[in-house]
Amino acid sequence: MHNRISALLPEKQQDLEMAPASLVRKFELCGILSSCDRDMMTRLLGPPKTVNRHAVIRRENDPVTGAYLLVEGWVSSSTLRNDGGVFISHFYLPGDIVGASSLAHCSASDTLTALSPTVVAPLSKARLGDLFVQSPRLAAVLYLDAMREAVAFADRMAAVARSSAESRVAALLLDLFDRACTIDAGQADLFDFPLTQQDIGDALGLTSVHVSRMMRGFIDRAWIRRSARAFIVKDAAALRALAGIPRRLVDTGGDWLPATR
Amino acid sequence: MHNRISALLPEKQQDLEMAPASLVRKFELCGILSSCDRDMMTRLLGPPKTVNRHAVIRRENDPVTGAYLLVEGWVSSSTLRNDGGVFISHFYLPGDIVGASSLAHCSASDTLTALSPTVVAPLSKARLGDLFVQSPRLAAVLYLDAMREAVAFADRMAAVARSSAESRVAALLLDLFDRACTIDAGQADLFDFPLTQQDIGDALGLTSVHVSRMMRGFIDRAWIRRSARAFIVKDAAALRALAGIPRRLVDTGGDWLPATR
DNA sequence: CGTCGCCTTGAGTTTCCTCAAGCTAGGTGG
DNA sequence: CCACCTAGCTTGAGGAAACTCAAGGCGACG
Repeated sequence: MHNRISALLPEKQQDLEMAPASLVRKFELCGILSSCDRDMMTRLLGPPKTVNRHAVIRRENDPVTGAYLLVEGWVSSSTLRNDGGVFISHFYLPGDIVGASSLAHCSASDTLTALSPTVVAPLSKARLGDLFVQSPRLAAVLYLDAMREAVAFADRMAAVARSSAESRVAALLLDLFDRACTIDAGQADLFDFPLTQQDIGDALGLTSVHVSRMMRGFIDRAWIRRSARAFIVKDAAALRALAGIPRRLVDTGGDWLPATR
Repeated sequence: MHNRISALLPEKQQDLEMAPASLVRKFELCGILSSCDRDMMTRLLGPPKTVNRHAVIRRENDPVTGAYLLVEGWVSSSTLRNDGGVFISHFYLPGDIVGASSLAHCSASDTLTALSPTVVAPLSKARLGDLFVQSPRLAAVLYLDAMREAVAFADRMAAVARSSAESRVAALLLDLFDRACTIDAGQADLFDFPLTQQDIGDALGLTSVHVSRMMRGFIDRAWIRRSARAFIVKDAAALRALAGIPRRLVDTGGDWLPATR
């Protein structure tokens, strides 16, 4: 089961030249940030690295050198369970901060795996320390972003704990769909989707067999359609009604945040 | 089901005189903090409030005025599900920061309920902003503490998603036991335990009926013993083996953190 | 001494799991 | 260009974990 994650391609780590500002373009909550804040953030990031599909960016129990800004591609954060299975705690999309949750511990709590060809920009512990000193505002936004993510995670947990397999799958698909749309606002209802049904099951506490049945149900009802590595949402409203997840409005005011220096 | 939470005692909000430093005494990761940092933290906190058992500190969808430091007592963070049920996302013990996850949103994502007679000290948004400016080190520790909590939450999620009801209950009991011990290091294996089996079920995605059966199993095997509002852990090792949760070491080095000003 | 909140126990049911086999599409080597 | 190979998806049948409903007990507190 877990050789899917442990049998790995060699990591290709090649530096990229990239317009620095674009690195942070999609950073969540970045609407609150001035271009000055973003430049600061960009300066603190290390050189971007490309990572092949299925390659591991950082393995569970590795020493923690810092976090990463995900620039391109999808990444999963997973833990090995003592029954040999895998639990996927998060899927990250471009603009997300990846791997920060391990910062408080001696060794990494989760394995970061590229689900598609990926680019990440490292944010070392030392630079993170600098960030807190040099830009209280940016630090506060980082904190807020972590709080927003905690709420989203709690919503998923509530779904896993309390709702049917069908609702859970619908909720996850919608969550990813909405996030992908936020990033590529221009795209139609078709979106890239590198997850396998096994991945979905590992995130929702379901077997891939059962995920397959649920998704087949959606396809038969023409709520979604699938092609290789992508799919099309035909009836988001129906999915949303089934998922029953609360709509959360992010506070874009932030008048209490420290001013840009 | 949810009248347990919605039928409320009137809130008694009376200021307390209290040695300020003791407020922060139990703050997680506070080993990293100097007494100067702690004084700073204490200055930023509002006057402590007492809250009766079962009273609501802040309700879901209320406007968010800030977070709280839990000084005394236990607090739950819960959300109402659209099937009428309740999901409890966190149990907080003295020293925990409570309600911070709602900071990024326009209205509170969860209801904070006192599970026992409780004292909380408010940390308003404005003071939180000051904190990021005046003490980068304290801000970073706050961030780290949030990361630590995120890992603990992910561990619980993995348990809910993937392990048996028995393991889940064992894991939750142990988690609370360990945390209670950390706070009151002196106490024996008996500890105050204000949760009902309904609460445990609401946190783990189980019915109270099933929680009862699982706990009966533990009692019959003499792993735990129960008295009113408290219980005794007789065989922590057996529970731990069953729970199968990873041991996480908090990094108390923190040499990359900003220095105290 | 009655009430109320909480726990217990039983019986029948549902949801999801396990195991097992087969299918499909895309990639690869001959 | 075809034949095979593999990863991932599908479908069925049987079983187990946890749920629902229901009734009763027990202890704390007014």
